[in-house]
Amino acid sequence: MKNVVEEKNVKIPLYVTVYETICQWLKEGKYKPGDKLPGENILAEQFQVSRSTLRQAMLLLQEDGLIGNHQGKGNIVLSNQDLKSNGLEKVGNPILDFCVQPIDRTVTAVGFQPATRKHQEVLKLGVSSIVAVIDITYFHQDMPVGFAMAYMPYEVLNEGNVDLEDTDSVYRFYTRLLSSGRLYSDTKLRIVHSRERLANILAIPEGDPLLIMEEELYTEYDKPVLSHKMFMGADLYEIRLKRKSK
Amino acid sequence: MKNVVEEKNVKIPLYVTVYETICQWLKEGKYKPGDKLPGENILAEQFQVSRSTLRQAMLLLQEDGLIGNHQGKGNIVLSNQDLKSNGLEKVGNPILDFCVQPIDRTVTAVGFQPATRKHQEVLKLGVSSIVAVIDITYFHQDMPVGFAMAYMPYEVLNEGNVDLEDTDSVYRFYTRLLSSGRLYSDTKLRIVHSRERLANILAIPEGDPLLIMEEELYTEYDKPVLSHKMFMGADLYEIRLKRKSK
DNA sequence: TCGTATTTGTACGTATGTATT
DNA sequence: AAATACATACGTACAAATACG
Repeated sequence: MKNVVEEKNVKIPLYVTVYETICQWLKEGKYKPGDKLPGENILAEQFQVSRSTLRQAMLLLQEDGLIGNHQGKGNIVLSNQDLKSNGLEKVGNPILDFCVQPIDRTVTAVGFQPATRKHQEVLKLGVSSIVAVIDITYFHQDMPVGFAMAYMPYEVLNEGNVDLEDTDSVYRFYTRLLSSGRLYSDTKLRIVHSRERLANILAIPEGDPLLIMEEELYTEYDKPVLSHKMFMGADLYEIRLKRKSK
Repeated sequence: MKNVVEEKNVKIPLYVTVYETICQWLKEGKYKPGDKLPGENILAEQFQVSRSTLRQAMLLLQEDGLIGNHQGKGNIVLSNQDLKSNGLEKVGNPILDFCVQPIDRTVTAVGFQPATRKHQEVLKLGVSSIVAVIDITYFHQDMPVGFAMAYMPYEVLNEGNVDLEDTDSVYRFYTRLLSSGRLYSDTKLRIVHSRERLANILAIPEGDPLLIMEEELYTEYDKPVLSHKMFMGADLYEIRLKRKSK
């Protein structure tokens, strides 16, 4: 039985360590935006790896938008300003990531219930499955600024060795899953007018615009591990992301 | 002098044709979600390519979310429902991509003006540069549902062999740039209450929520090519995207 | 303008490791 | 325990784009 969040066995591929080393170089400013990295043959020799292996590292750097590859020209360092910020294109918690006010407190409630038909469908569960329901309210200075409802199959929590009696333990599992899991999402964003219940929770006037993010998270694309819905008072959020072509 | 949008020369790498063939298989339903593809060695032989080349094709399929790779298990076909939709994580036009009402008409206005200080900064222009200003209103059945203001350096249009006198030509260049360019973005999303001017343009009551997307687009060289700002009546949009961890 | 050197892109082949069945 | 299948890593060769004298 394995913890979903558990770190992989310590075996790290060569090309990853090369990638991480070069990332470090860029962070340190050894090469600045616009600079050309040494040629692949040279780097390969420096790292004592084959050019193919080095190119796998280059691919990772390129996917991160850290370098651009140009045939005949070289590998050029791009903007390195984005090492800090996680955009919406990465799995994360938009309430924590994009609220203009810092979150300094959360209140969590955990319950268990039989999976509704929708849960069964979305999380691909059997009819007699149990799901954990996690409600989280996010505060800035005692002002609620966001609210989340998360649904996780009992099985996932169980495999994660979570103490189901301990609310805090469940909350930590959820946040770690969001930050360190290897997950993919299907995400939907909508803006609606707040109605009674959420207006109350978020302490805003009824009718004020509410940003809703609804998403399902999957491991390696296929197995659903989590479904959650987030509610954000629209004026308190500024969302950033990086988009790519293709 | 080259057109930025211009198609590449017809030379297509082997691994791309392999990728496209397998894509076709999936579209045709030759392999359905959940199925296992034949082993890489077998496929490599079928296609008469080396396994390395075949794996490059597999990588593309994986990046598209069409298959999942599982060591020891095989390459599994994933949901193929998403072949149509471009999520927000890809560069595109959110008004066209996410408005719940289909766009059936646009009205474009093009002008030229000296770069303001902000343009100079954002688009990295010299002091005496000229920028093209493109205003586009998007309609569904004579109802305005979105509005865009785009700024492009004169230089970019010029390199694209665009007839600056021809509004339609400029508009086409802009849309093609968004759909087929190889670009990266810095994007910001905000929700505000509409004020007089935009409420008028979009024919909505003042104070109604307005979704604003502001972004700069860069080529792989980190060269800014376009800055634009889009205004969307919030209730008419449902935004989808796929997020990834890391 | 032309040719040459440099640099990345594509393609092949082989061997071994590691996870799953 | 063995077979299967993908992951990693090495190496070679040539093609294509670019830079430079």
